[in-house]
Amino acid sequence: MRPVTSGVGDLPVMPLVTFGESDLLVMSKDIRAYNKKRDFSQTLEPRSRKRHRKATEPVFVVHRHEARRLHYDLRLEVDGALKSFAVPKGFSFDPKDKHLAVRTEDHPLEYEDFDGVIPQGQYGAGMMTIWDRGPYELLNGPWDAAIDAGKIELRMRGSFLRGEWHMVKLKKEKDQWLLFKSRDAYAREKGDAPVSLGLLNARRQPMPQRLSRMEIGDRSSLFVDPEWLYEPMLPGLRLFAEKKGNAIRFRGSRQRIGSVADRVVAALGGTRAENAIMDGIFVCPDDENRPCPLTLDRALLGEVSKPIFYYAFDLLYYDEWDLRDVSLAERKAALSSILPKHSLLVYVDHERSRAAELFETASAVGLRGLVAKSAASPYRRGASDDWLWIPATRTPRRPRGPHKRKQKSARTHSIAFTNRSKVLWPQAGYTKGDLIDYYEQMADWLLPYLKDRPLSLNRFPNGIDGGSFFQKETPEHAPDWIETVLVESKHRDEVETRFVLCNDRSTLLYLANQAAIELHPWSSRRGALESPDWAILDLDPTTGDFSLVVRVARAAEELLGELGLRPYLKTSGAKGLHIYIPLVAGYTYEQVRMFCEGVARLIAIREPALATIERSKPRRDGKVYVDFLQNRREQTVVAPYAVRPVPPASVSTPLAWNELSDDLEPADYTMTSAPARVANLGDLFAPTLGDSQDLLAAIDKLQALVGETRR
DNA sequence: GCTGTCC
DNA sequence: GGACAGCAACGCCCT
DNA sequence: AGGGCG
Ligand SMILES: [Mn+2]
Ligand SMILES: [Mn+2]
Repeated sequence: MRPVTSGVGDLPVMPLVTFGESDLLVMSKDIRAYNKKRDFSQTLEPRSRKRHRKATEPVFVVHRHEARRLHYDLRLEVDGALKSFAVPKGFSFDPKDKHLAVRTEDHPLEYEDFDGVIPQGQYGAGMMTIWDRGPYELLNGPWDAAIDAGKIELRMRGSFLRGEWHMVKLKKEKDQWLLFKSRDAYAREKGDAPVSLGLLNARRQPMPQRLSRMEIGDRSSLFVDPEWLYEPMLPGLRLFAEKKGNAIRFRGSRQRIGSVADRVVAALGGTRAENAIMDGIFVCPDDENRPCPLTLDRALLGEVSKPIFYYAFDLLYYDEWDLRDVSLAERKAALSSILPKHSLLVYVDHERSRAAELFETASAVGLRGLVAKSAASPYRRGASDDWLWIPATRTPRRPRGPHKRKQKSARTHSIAFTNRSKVLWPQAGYTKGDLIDYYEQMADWLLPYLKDRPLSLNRFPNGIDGGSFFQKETPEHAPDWIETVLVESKHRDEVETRFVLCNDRSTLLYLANQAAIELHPWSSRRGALESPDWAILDLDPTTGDFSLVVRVARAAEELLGELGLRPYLKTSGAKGLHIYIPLVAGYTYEQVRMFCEGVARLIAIREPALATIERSKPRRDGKVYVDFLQNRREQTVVAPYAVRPVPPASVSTPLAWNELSDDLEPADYTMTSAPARVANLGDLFAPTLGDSQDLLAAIDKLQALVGETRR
């Protein structure tokens, strides 16, 4: 669930430049605009003040600023102030890329060290992190002359941005400039750049102590999707290659790599990075020049003298950047940029649209097939459906048995996950990535309960403590492959709502990326929207004493049993319990509601100290509210296995009736524990989709029981 | 989380 | 560029 | 008609 961290967390970015004593008085008058825009009782940003400063090499800083739109703020120290430009598209090392840079107000020099959050409501609200910094040189100074000339030429010595960068003023637009890399040794061709967009999701973190491999999650028949990368599947020994300064080592295998790989080690020393961790595979050719694992084994033991190649296909760490949240396509671009040109080192290139040809070739040369990898996917530990094995075709040697292996149909929709590391549950520390991973793991269990049901979402883009909003209407900008259903308003003409139908895992993951924590399906399905297929009793406690709810649930179980019904139980995940009775087709919401009202009344009569159907909170008197009004069109109850926006990230969890105990604690069932529970116990809620029940006899019995009670 | 509108 | 608003709304109960 | 509730 939680991504593996080093335990160090986000280190503050270390300044690369420090200053000594000051003896120069500096103050920019443009800085007044800066002070005016800010309320320094609200923001931790530095207040501008007069400042003494030694004449020394000026510095630049680039802030990564997660305001409404992510952008980068390039700030250049000039005459004691930071001249600032907002660069929405960031920096590209390709001289052909010209990115807009908008001049913004000067910032005080102290801002150079600012790394933190600008509070909501303040100017520039959002996270501001130092993305790069270092000394720079203005090659066509002084500043004012350069501004007048409309051209700024910089030589930068950041930890990241290096070499010459030029800016040219747009004639038409005020304050708008173009920023681009000039042609020098630091420039890179497009796709060959380790910087640029490639590091938007990179985390500046110490080298990971522990690393787990990402593995193939499933097999698939060949599909061609330009959002996927196709690589040949090579036989050999999978290893991480790590360069740390001048030290090279291999990680991730128990097998000891001795001096037989010395030539590969030497070659890796030429990697164009201070630090790097690559994922790849040792490969050794046999006498027919085909990759052969047996030959490799013998070569590693020194029994045969064959060259050992390292085929690198992924880059997890670069200099001081953890790249595992960066998309695969970007990681591979960076890898190809830093992998030295050497005969023993091979960059495992990929195909996108021409996968079929690569597949033919791989089959023909006897490889096991292709690995299809989602281009947008991050690097995750363990098996993942972002990596699929596409087995090579073989000429049939024996007749096929009757058993046809069921292959998972290939996922055809790719989703670019954003902000995986954004914390949505601050108390538990779970992130949006954790939510995505959870719904990915639980999709097979959860999707049946969402299928064909109009879905209301409760979205928490700023975490469970930030504001949330409900969403019924599918936004215009949602992907067009998402299924929807048009629902007419019951009473108002010409009012229609296009609800999402979460009918496949792509949609579920898209919704997770939208921070749709709560999933509220209708009780009825497309084609029969007026007819619920389950009845719900919603038990809501008034106080925090969960044992009361448990006791009311027992009373409900007993009564429903007397009525000849088979009810099913789950926690709401928040404070209460939900009881479902699956129904045969054809009942209306009104019929179901009336039945549930009768049941709720009788429970309240039998347990007058515990249960009530009183809707007014103050009159509930601390009792459990048995809510039968949930059985209504367009009214929803949170889906089983859905996560709740509560501090422990509880999950609405199906329970066996014999699990009802006085010390039941719904917060024990969380996003972290639910996958193991369902793997062990299976889906306890499955009967709600099959054990359809008739209410006729139950209604008669209920009336009889009410009559008895009256007497 | 994302869009559109206004500044 | 940046701030902000919007993103549901209905049925049903009781008074 | 208006407010509370989910
Ligand atoms: Mn900014
Ligand atoms: Mn409830």
